[in-house]
Amino acid sequence: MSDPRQPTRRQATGFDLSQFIPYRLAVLADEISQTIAQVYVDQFDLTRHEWRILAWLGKHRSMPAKDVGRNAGLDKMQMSRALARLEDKKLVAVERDEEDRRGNVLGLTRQGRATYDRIAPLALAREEYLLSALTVEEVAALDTIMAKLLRQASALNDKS
Amino acid sequence: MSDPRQPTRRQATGFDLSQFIPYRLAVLADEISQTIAQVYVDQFDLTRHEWRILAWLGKHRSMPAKDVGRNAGLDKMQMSRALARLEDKKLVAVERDEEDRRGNVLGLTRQGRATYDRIAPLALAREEYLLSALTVEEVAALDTIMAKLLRQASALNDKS
DNA sequence: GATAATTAGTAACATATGTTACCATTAAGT
DNA sequence: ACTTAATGGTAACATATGTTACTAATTATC
Repeated sequence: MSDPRQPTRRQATGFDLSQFIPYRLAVLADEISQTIAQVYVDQFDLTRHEWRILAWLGKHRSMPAKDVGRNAGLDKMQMSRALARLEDKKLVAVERDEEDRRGNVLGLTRQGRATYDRIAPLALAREEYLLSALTVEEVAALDTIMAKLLRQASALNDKS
Repeated sequence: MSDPRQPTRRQATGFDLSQFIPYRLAVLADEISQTIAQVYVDQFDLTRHEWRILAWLGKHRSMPAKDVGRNAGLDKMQMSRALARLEDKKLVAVERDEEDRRGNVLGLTRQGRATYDRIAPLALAREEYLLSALTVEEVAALDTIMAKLLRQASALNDKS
């Protein structure tokens, strides 16, 4: 255990971008994102946002657009645009919500479900492959670490 | 240890976006990115790309633009645009490289260094705060895990 | 129960980013 | 040495994304 009044090793060596966790995380997330994007972009001509909506609906069936957005990490404008394209491609059905007529209710079309059913296993296989670089313990640690960091970062961001 | 012929727990439960590591990593990286962006965007009016160039030059002094780009994860077009703005703001000096007259050599201006010197400690402090959510062992594990995943993903991406 | 405040969604504009093609310079092939 | 290929960089265009402001519907307040 180190004396908290002393600068840490990291601080002592100054600011090194290549060792900076936020930078490394961004680079890693990008690289991994690309790994999955090779499936839904190259093979199915979907954007990342479109794929996320499809992925959520694939598991959770019909629901209000705002809920999908919240769960897929998309704001209302991103939802609006992605949905317009998904409707064009006839993968998602968008209907006025009769419970709350401001909003929309989303559902997969038959074609949408078929597309989801084809992408999901490929995406999972890629994830499996990526995680196969880790030990079982490391996979478990990653889960914990991501949860803790997300909580910490969110707390910091929500304050302002 | 599980029988590899059996579907894993993850596969057995189908595709769940909220448990999908690439998705969770993207969300996490975004959230953490925002934490740091609050410093360089809100307080110093820099874009992420501009900040990365500044950060690299702050530690490594004068060097060819293409090397900065490679190390900061920016392609040549991203470099070109970010440098135009950094030059405008008089934070970076861009000069024709006399060794190889196709390229540019970059260096921080006095003002650029002053800006870097003000941002770096703030960025490091935020990183410290984020990592303070983890145990010492978890920080070490994170380092290993990120390295392994990056290698695995890069291998997959470079093939195609 | 009228009025104000909030919410889901979209339009329209500004800005940012990706893409293709090009210029200038250097390196390689013959 | 002359031609071809490769490299660093930028211009110009298309596309994508963020931002502000608006509409329509719902909820809260008095």
